[in-house]
Amino acid sequence: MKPSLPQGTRDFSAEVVRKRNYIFETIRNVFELYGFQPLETPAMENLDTLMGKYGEEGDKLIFKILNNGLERPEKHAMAKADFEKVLDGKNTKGITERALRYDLTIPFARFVAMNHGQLSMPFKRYQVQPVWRADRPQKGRYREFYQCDADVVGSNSLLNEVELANIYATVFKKLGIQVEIKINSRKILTALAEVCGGPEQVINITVAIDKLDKIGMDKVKEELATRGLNIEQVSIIEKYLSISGDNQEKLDQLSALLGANAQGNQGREELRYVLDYCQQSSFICDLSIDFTLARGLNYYTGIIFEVKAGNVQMGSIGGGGRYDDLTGLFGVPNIPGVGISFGVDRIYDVMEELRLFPGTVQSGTKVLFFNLGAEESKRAYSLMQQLREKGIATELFHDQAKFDKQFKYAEKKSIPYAVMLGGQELLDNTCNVKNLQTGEQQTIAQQDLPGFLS
RNA sequence: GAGGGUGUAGCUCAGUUGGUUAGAGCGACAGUUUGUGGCACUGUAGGUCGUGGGUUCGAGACCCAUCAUUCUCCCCA
Repeated sequence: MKPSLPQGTRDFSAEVVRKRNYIFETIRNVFELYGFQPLETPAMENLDTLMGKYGEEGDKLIFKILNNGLERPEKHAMAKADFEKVLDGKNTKGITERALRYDLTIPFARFVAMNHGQLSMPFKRYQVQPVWRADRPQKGRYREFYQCDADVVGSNSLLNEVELANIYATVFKKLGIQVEIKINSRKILTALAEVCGGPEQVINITVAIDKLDKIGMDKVKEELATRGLNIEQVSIIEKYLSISGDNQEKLDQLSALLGANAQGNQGREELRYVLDYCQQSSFICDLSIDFTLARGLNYYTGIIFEVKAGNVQMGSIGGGGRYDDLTGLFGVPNIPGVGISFGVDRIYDVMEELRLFPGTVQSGTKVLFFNLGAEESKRAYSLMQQLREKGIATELFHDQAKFDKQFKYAEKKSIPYAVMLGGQELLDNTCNVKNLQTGEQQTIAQQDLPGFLS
């Protein structure tokens, strides 16, 4: 058979793994620096934990796992009946009761709902694990990819939003990626809906305005009209979408447009609070208000974030926001939270495209001992172990072979030093150390080798 | 869910209006007389042209189907 990979999945070579780890470590370190603690959850969840949490589209993209044991004869009648339901587009526990994780937020909410008694609030966790989506793969879109999430639950304080915004700024600064961190509030979108036909319009409105930069103002207006908004309401939304200027100007214009709407005032005050805080914080955390930002997930209720990379064509590389009642879905009400997510695979693609990985990321074997005979390699082996004890990655060539071959092996693995210890050196208790980049070679005492290379 | 592109050696790709035995570069392996690499030179291996049908005297090329892959839309990280 011809081996192949499931669609949308990838193998990662040593070079790629090292680059990915560089991103993971950068993000993890910043999370830790801000007091977040790690959590891991299973790759699979019960299907009903996930269903209905990501909207209608999201449900379709959940990878479902077929139950085991359906072939057992005593289950045939039931299994056939259940399969009929599946053919009608319904899910049934008889066929599938588990599914692969779709994101990290809902499993976290499940975890909090199960353990809230033991957790000291506010509880800050981060999580770095793969998620799976039965989506059609394309550029920057995979079926298996990693998310790095940081969430705080059990606190309404906007200080959390400030912290998370600063985490975004810090991580992308460390990685050297120029980004635009966009911020908005769901409350402002709610207020807009209240002014334009009532709260039940909020989904219709957000779906439409989210498309603004893709389909343009005219098409958005068209779509709003077909979704039941009258001319006056459409014109308010047009004014809303036309708001421009710096953050302060945008807030002022919004104020004029929405007037005394309570939700609107609250959303505006929250934005102002976060922006003020970030402005006076000691490092650069450049947030820009984007009133067209909506975010697809419908559990967000307050401030929302999205991160776009500059100078490159790529979907968002991070997103998040506040949700007032995520655990309510699991029977534990009144635990508010806010969180952000990093899309590592897209960050990788961006960094690769812009050549942002530092050369130091690749560090494999540092020293190769040449194999020049039985006695020689025995001595080399004991020297090698001394180097390894000092934390220096070292290899001994597997066979006695021509110099040519051993040099080429070192070169292919980009090993910077070769140590040659032959018959003469065996007698002298010396060895020849060659720097393979410069070609310089020197003879030193064997006992000095660990010190020389560290 | 809707619509395009592409499938030829391990990799990147040539292959003329359909015409004999399908090519190149890179890579791999071996060697250029057995203790100093990168360069160069020589040689070797490796392809049922994604798969199955069809048209034709003749198909890698044309037609149909199928599978894989990739991109766009929807949605998303």
